[in-house]
Amino acid sequence: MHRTCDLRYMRYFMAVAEELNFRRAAERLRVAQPAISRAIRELESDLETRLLERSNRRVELTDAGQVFLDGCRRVASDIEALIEDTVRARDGEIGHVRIGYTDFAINGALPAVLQDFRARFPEVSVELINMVTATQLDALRRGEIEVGFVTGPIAEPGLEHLVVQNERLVVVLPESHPLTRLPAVPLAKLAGEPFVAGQATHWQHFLSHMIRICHGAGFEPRVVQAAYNSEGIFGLVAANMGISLHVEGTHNHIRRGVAIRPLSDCDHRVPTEAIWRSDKPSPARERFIETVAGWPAMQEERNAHPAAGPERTSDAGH
Amino acid sequence: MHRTCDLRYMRYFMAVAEELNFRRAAERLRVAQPAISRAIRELESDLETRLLERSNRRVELTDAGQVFLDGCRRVASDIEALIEDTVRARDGEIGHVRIGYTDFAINGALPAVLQDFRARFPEVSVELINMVTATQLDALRRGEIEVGFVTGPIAEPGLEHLVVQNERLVVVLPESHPLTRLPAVPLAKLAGEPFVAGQATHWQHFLSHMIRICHGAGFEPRVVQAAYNSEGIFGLVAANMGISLHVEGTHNHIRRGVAIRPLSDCDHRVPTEAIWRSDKPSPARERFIETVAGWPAMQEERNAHPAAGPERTSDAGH
DNA sequence: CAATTTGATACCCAATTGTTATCATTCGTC
DNA sequence: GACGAATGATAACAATTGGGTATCAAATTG
Repeated sequence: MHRTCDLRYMRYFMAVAEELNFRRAAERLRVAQPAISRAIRELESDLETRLLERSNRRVELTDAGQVFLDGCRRVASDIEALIEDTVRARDGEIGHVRIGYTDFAINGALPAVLQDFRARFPEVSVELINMVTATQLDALRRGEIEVGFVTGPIAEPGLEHLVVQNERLVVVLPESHPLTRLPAVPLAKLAGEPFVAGQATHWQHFLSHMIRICHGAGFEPRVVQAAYNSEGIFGLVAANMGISLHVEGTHNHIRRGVAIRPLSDCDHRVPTEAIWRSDKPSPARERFIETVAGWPAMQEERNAHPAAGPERTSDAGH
Repeated sequence: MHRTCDLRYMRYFMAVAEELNFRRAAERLRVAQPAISRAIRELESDLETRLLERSNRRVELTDAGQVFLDGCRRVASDIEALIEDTVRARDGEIGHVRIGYTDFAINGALPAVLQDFRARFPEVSVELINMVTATQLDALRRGEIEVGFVTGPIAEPGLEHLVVQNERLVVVLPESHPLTRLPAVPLAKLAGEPFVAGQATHWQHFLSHMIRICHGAGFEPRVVQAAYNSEGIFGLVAANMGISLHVEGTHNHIRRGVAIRPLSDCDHRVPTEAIWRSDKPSPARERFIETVAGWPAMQEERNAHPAAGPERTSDAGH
């Protein structure tokens, strides 16, 4: 008794209100005419409101019927739009992704990837949050971001990743430093130099790369100053506090008083990886990761450095 | 198979999405839990979209499910509002009335009645259209207005009416006319005077009153000028083209160069009537007519002149 | 490892919805 | 003015849909 406006009945009513004829409405709905009669009667009894004034020869809308008709049309089109939106959300065409990124990522491939993604999926809103690698790993676990762009290599259970850039290291020197005279610097020349580096708790992922290659060249880097981000490191080097190592992508970011030189004898690479949880899949996130994986420049990168190139880990759900 | 989002199922889904627990949702909806399981399954199969990610121990919304939930809430509240509006339309609390009125009506009771009605039914929009009596009768028949305010008496089949004012006649004289010396003018003194009157095709209902009382006083009015509205009549009288008769309500409307005098020996009344079709009832129109009938000032009028006072003709549907 | 909780499934029954047959009334036509 | 056609209403029956009970498998808890 309490159907409180069944959608089927609303559709029946719309047909009758448009045809103003029960028989034609029934034909249009491919249903027998008595079904329509009963539907209208039950609708009217539920609403306790006469919707159609009908003699044996004429059907017309009451004022309340007109109001109800307008509302039915609105509801019907809302539901149509809702179904459409739901399917589009399923396909990741509408939605939201929260993305964490490091300084290395934002100076590398990320801006171009973002531009590509937003052009392809304009109705997915993207929220960008700057965080260091360790914070991103936490945020991923808490579900605060869907994708992180972090300094690799990362191998954690429950997280999948894709290498998006793989950068050589460069030496960051004060402009007046004698080593600036060399076009490329051998690692061994850095032994004994004072180092400016990222603060240990925040920069641990990059520092482990730095320490590893110094050990490879047979010395322990002597860190005399710590900074919290790349800006700080470059500033301290410019102030002659020491030298530093950084990724080559930093050429996007020229700083007065500082000189950049490649390393002549070190092919070590620092990967930046897109990373996400293997559980809690989200369609919009899938589309984003597909865009990351399919981005043309990354394909080249992959071909250029096949060993360390981007590839998905794990195979869950793909 | 093609329920395309039954409202019942949408309500079930909302309950599950809010509880994130099939059993609790079932309790809240006072149905058995398997009914919920099936409803969700059928909804998902209709939409070809997974709405809830559910393991045996945890239920959570997918992205598409979140979009669908938001839409369901919107639709549900729209339908609630729609039912409310439909009932209010049935009761005449929302709607539209188109009202025709004469110069006599707008100088009489109509403004106060309108103000009262709009205060009581602020969500009924009122459309006011100035027309002479004959035009209003036509407009009523064509369904172009719901209520007319016309010069009576009207006795047409299919039309009901209510007298809203019942005015004595007054003489309209040029300021310099000798009769202005009298405080009240006997009808017989007007015999032989040149008359200014409304144009016959538009003013027929008032003219029949005028001619009737002149005949009662034993003369035929000699009309020398015709005007199309009250403004015109007063202007022509002021220009000394002749005298005229008008309703007493015209005191709301003072015109330089014109003097108004009551008739000393004539108690004839010109009724203004609210008039409407007895078929095609409209709730908003009913509320309007009730307001007209119940307006306090009209009650006085009714008591003051019981013989000619306002009363509904016919008894159809009341 | 047993007990409990959760969502899923199978099966049956009740309620809802659809169909066919038929009626009363109205309108147009001859 | 009678007759036929068209219209919406009603009754009885059939089909479909939705709800209830019993039960299961998996996960969690003590």
